[in-house]
Amino acid sequence: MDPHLLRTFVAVAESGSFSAAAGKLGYTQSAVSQHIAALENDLGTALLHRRPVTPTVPGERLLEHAAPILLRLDAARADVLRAVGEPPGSLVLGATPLSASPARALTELRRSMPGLSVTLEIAGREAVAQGVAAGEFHLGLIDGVAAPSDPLRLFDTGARRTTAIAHEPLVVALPDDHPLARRKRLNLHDLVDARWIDAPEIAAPLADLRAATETDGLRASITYPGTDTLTLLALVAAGHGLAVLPRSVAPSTGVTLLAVEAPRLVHRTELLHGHIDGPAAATLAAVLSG
Amino acid sequence: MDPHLLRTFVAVAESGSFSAAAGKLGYTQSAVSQHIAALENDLGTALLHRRPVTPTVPGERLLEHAAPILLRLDAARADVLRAVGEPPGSLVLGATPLSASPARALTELRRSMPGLSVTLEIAGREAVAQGVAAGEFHLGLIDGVAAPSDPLRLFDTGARRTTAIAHEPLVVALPDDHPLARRKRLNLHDLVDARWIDAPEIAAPLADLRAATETDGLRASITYPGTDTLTLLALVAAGHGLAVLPRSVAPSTGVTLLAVEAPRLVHRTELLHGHIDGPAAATLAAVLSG
DNA sequence: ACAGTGGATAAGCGATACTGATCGGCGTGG
DNA sequence: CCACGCCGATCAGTATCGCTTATCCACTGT
Repeated sequence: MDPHLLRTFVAVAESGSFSAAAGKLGYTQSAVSQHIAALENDLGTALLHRRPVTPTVPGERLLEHAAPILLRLDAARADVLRAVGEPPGSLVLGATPLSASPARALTELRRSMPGLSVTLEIAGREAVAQGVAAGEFHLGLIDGVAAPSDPLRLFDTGARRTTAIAHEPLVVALPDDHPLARRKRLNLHDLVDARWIDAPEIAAPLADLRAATETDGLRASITYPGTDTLTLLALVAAGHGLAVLPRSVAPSTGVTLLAVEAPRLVHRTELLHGHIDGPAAATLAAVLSG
Repeated sequence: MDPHLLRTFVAVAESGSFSAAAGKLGYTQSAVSQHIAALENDLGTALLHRRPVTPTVPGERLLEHAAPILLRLDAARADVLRAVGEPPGSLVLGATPLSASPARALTELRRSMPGLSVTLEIAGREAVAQGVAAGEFHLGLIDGVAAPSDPLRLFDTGARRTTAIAHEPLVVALPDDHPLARRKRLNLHDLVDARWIDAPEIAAPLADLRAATETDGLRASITYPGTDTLTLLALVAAGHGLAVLPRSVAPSTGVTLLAVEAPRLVHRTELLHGHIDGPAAATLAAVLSG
């Protein structure tokens, strides 16, 4: 289970082709074939169906493990390298689009450490988590939906600590002409049969909502992979589906925002960090979490 | 960052000697030396001080990552191998000593699947978590202390899911002649200066309590690494220190059990599983979590 | 039937990863 | 103070590994 073999395995599984994976990795097709053969031989079982190239059941299992393992390997390298260098004079902060605005904390930080250059980068949940693990970001802010006082369920990426920073109630965004739009508050169970917009980067991922409502409902009409809240609200107004958002989203024409009464869920944002290296990161972490 | 290199690195760091590690791993001392040199060369930094052999700062970082990575690698292999074989006719359940007794669930299970052979193994928290990850146990039961409706903070070992099974209040075990033993209920903050028995396998680990009380107090007088509750209570009765336990522990002579009023904490046990393979594990999981 | 596509296999060669032997620095006991 | 012993570094040699190139073979679509 050499990491190289794992790497080519996921590349092959992703691209569905030995030759394509070979090209992507800078190998020969022959080498890739031998890699897969070595893995299958080592584990004593077929990992891929050929023609078309598709993971077998054990292959699926391995795939679930392979990506996190490779990620952790990278994270370990990054972490070690960070430990050797000087604590940097700049600070890079990764944040998901709707994580509670760190603007206040940033001004506080610049007051206490004037010479510091701070960069704020907006990215998706997974990108932020990976960026923190890989040392690309010194700190990360991730938002999501969870039961009150539950931590967010994050990706399993390296040794990181999280601390909760902010909670806020949830609202459902419906088009103004939706039959339920005149209500004051809603129960998500009333909406299991509605059509939803799956916007995993900004709205509550449907999978989380399904887990919270303990239903199989909540079918996605379309998925919006972007990170722009206005676009999402426009999609809602146009009747493409509903979305669950934190209450603080700005009201938008054509969209009604109704408080979610049950199940008891909150929008939560958490601070994510591996090792806190420099004093800048330390004070920012302190300001953000406290 | 070949796993082999990581393996020998942790072996060397643990044993504090190249030659000893070589013996343990079945290598030559020369090979171990080359392994470490390769790692240090790859990462561009010294990982170990020599004479005496001790991790450098970057080495410490790498150590934090290495063990989980190696564990996950093993877990991946085990998971794949489990996917290939037949679902087994027997079921192995790992449980921490104080995880809520699965006796009721087990009888339920044997009623519905009479031919099944079930093994219950008691182990420490970490051993159970690793056993589940490695496929040694089909299911795991782990208990611990957490804020109400918080999940337990578990070790980062492979892709596993947890579901809460049982909550129960906490008590402090004090010797009968303790000045506070006549009280009805206690606040842990009243006890930050007391002496505690650190029994991480069965009682609430002191680190968890410190986090919950947000103090640096709670100093350990002695640590009891065993898993026998009676022994622990005997230590308490003999005045060696206090311990926090779930309320359901049997009363013991010389020991007073007082409810913990604040901070709000519960004893919680969780079901831990990777993939549910056989029907036996599926129904046991259903019974335990339902 | 036949080309074309895409994975498997074979041969060869440079790189790798061990072992055994030797060297060298440091601490220890006489 | 010296000599020895311990332990890690280094070197040389060899077996194996892991690539590439070249070729083969099974299946697909026409």
